[in-house]
Amino acid sequence: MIHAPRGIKDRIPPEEDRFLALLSVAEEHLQKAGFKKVGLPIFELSALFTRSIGLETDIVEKEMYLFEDKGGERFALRPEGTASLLRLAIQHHLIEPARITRLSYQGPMFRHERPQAGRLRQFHQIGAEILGAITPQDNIDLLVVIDSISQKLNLPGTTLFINNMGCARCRPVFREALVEYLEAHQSGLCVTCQKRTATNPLRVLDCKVPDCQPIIEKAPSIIDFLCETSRIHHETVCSGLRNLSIPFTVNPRLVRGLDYYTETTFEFVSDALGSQSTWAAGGQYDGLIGQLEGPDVPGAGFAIGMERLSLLAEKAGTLPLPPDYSQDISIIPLGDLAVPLAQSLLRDLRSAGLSATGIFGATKIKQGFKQAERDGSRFLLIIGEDEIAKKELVVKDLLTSEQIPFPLFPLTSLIDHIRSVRDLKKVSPIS
RNA sequence: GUGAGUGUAGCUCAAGGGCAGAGCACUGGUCUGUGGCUCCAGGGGUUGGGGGUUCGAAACCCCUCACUCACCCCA
Repeated sequence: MIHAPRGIKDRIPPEEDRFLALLSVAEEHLQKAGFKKVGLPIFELSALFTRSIGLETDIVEKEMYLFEDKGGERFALRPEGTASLLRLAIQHHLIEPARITRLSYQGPMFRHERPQAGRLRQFHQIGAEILGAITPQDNIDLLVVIDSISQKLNLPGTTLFINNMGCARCRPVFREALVEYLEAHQSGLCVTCQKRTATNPLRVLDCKVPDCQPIIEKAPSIIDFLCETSRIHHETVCSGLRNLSIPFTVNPRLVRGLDYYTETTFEFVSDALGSQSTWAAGGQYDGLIGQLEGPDVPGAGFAIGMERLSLLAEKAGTLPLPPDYSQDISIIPLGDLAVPLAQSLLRDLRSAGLSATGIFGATKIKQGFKQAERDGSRFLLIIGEDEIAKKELVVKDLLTSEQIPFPLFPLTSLIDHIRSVRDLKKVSPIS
């Protein structure tokens, strides 16, 4: 048997409906904050990601799904949405340097990692980006949007971590100081950290190897190196959050795993998720748009991991309800004459706004009843020779066992009857 | 990429070298074109796959695949 590829989660009923319902909760919050949706391609030229995410990151180094097409061009399944969205925004001239543009996306992302709780090879993100003349307040607004989703779903055990990674002026100064410090303590660091001292020193701050911890703890802190502008940026974000009563923790060692971040970065972490605890993250990126040959303006954005959000909402018992698939009526045709009549009835009932299923394969009446129950039908219509001869439809109410005859033409009285019963059910859903 | 644990019927799980089982689900009968409940019966399995040890393997050994969790990394 051919099975799904590793790290892929099939969503079978009613999972997919719950998933889509949760997705639209998130989409509503983004829409209310003015983010317009864009449709991003599933794959891009691989150069887009190597240039934006950074060559020394794990995502680019070992997690991308790469392939060549028949023309020999090199592509990658998108491992994240920001690069792709910026490419789209630049290509279609959606960025106006003096103004701001708000865009959002949603869809599957792909990374070749070992699957784990909350980590899949195909996973779903919803994200939003603010591009152009952005301010610290726009960073706050991003956090407000995520926080509102968190509030709405009553997500358990969530902490917001904030950091400021500095800007083009102060980050290099910090980087230099950090490298100097790390080089002085090389012998105490793990092999990866020794390598990263040269390639990507900020990532050392993220290391979890116990032996590295005492060294990392005493390492210079980015917050102390912030220039005047970045310091004000940072303080503005912090005081803004305090004004809004959004609790947060400043974590100077929060270094996002993508190289493009500057200034404010953040992570929403939950202790209810297990090892993969970050369910939303993002930050500002000053140089990225220019780096991708767009206007030299900053942007800021975030992404939410839908599977992780779903796990949390499930724990909180706040997963939105899937739609009701129960049918208003099922039709069992008996005999060849009844089949075409059943088919046209189905069409007429559906166009009248009712839900209706045909049960065509039943060789015995009892099978038909069982199928109608499985379909959740309130009414059942059995059409045989008698009914056709008398031009009469006998409708059975499966709840009350009551049987009521209706004329075949016109159908209006039957439709009205079903509607009245259905609307009654909607008014008082106790059954 | 590394490590640990787990793979038995559609689902949840028993059997720990000697006949592969239960509950739920499914099918049929009880009940001829009128269901749900009851009772009765039935179909279903190369025990993830391959190899080995053994008179005999679901069980023990090796390889492999998958799942789960952790490392790592990230949403």
